[in-house]
Amino acid sequence: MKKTSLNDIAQQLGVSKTLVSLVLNGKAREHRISEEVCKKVIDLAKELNYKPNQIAKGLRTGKTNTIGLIIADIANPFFGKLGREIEREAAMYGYRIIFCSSDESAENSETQIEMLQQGLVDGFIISPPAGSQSQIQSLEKSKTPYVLVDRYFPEIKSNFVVVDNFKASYEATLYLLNKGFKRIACVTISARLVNMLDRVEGYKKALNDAGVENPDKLLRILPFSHEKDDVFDAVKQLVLDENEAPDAILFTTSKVGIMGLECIHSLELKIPENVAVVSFDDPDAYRISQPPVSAIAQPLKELGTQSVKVLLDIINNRENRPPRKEITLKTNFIARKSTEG
Amino acid sequence: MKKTSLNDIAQQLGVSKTLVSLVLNGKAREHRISEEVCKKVIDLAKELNYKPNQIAKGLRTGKTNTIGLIIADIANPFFGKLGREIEREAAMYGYRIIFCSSDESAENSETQIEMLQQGLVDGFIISPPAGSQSQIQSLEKSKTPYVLVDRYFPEIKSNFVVVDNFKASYEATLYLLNKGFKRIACVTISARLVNMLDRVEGYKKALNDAGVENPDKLLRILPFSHEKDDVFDAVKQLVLDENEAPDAILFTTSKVGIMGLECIHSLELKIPENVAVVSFDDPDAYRISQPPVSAIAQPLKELGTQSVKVLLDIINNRENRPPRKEITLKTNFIARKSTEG
DNA sequence: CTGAAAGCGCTTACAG
DNA sequence: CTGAAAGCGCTTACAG
Repeated sequence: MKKTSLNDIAQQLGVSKTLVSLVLNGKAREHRISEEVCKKVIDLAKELNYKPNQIAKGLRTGKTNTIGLIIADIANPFFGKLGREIEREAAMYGYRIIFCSSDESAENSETQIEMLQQGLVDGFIISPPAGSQSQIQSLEKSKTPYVLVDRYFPEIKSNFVVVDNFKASYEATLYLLNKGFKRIACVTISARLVNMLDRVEGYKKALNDAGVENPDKLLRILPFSHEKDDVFDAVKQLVLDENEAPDAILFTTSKVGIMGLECIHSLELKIPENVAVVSFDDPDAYRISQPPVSAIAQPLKELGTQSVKVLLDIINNRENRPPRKEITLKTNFIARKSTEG
Repeated sequence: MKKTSLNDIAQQLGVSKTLVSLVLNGKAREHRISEEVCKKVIDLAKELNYKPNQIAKGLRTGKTNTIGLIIADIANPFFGKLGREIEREAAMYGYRIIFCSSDESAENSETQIEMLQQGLVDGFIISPPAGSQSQIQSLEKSKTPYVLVDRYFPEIKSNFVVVDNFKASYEATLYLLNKGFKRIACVTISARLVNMLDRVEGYKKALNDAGVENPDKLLRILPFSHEKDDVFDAVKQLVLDENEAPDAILFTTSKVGIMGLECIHSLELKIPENVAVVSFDDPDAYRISQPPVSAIAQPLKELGTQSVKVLLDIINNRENRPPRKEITLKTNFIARKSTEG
């Protein structure tokens, strides 16, 4: 059973494709097509269950109504939830999402962007991996609509939607200090990404401002490709130190935080009695952990909504580009029992 | 800067589009095109950074190299991880993924399927919501390639890839019985979906086989749209019962399980001393929960890999359909401290 | 009020 | 060894 095309309808009715197209696209009025003909076309279209071929339409109009979403990993709850928000917002404007997980590899994201640039999408929402600057610059050069999300490159002028990581980290550390914790560690990953760097800077600044000397002392930077062993080694080394064990730890991602909690539990240490814990992101795990874990929750809904809005604004105004949007949202600190000093 | 097309290359070289297309598609040999011409074409294509327009190609060949993935919610870690596996496997064969979250609504999935059927995808991988039988039947009728995943409709002959939910549930319940638990409850959701029904049946059968009378007594079925309050009410009502409180609970999904754990913790009950817990799925949360939660892990990688393989087999053999594949995979029970009697 | 024609960028019989 | 032509299913100036 072949799908019905415009031509099928036109032929059966003995009219031109033009007319059918016009009617079905709601342009009957402005072309003053008779009510009678309109009705015939619409009725037959319904009867034959006509669905315009979007590929053909796309080829002709140069629009796909599809957004390319490049993120680190759709299986990571942070990106999963972000993807969901983006999907929801995009659907409101008739857009679809093709997603690609880059695994934080610049090589992967390059392949993925190039693939989707072959006429498959109208624009991109990208969470760019470290080292992908040239890809972003090339998007700029080719005037491909795109918006960065979660992170950006300070050296490249881009539209982006991110959170204030520095402030989030600063305030979380301050919270710990105010709760009376003295020896606050930070476990992070070695990413040359502005979001990760800001998280560390905020932590250090808070310690500095509080007069803590040598704020790097309890900072642990894991290899970029951090496996469970890396996290366990770092956390063990910190908490089992005889003289200088921290009384609190800030994890800069939930992936690290979750593994860190596993490690702390495996050592049978008590939270927060032996060591308090606070982490970026707020996965389910933190709510049901015993005790529940204090979290720096990101505004996922807002991140998704805004990035779609910014992107569609660019797509819909390609000739006269809207002014650059650099949107920084606030995080939400959720105090739970893991930091009750 | 307009993108270069086949025509651009052909004109600059003074040859036909045919020739350029042939060369670039690696059909030079079989058409015995001279080495010399080949090289010229390939070099210029590289120089102009030529990328074939996939939309045009798709219109001509009727292939999109895109799979439509309809799931309940990409933000749900189960589907997020499944999506990731599907993406990975599909990419190996040059396929892309457009995903749609149906929110378990048959109305949504219908809209989404119809949208993608407008020439946008070569086939579907679908986790069908309750009540979407007619949609699946219509896919059958139009001979659209598709494969169901996670669940299927017994009354409709389909290709599907699922797990043995009955057996998984039966064995988990048996495990609890063998551990000495006597009063095993089950908290599930009211879904008319075979996967959910099988989980309940397996539970009841195990109780029956063990000679437990009235195996429905500790079964709690939550409303389909189960909110946190619903779960809390059900769990509280169970565990706070003065005479008949269960000594173990089986949760049939991680969404319910996570909320159930929150509730148990909020009541300050001890796991497993007051009540043991086992749950379907194995999100991060269960590993870092204190104590860690025994889980019925699904083979996500296998589910993803197999569903892509089955689908591509159908897509690549449209004229003579391969025999129907009904694949049932085994789950993996992970015993953790939450069930140490 | 309506239609013939061009064209989006490809691929592929067909012809020589 | 290579090219002219048709056609995938649409939209849209242009003409009347």
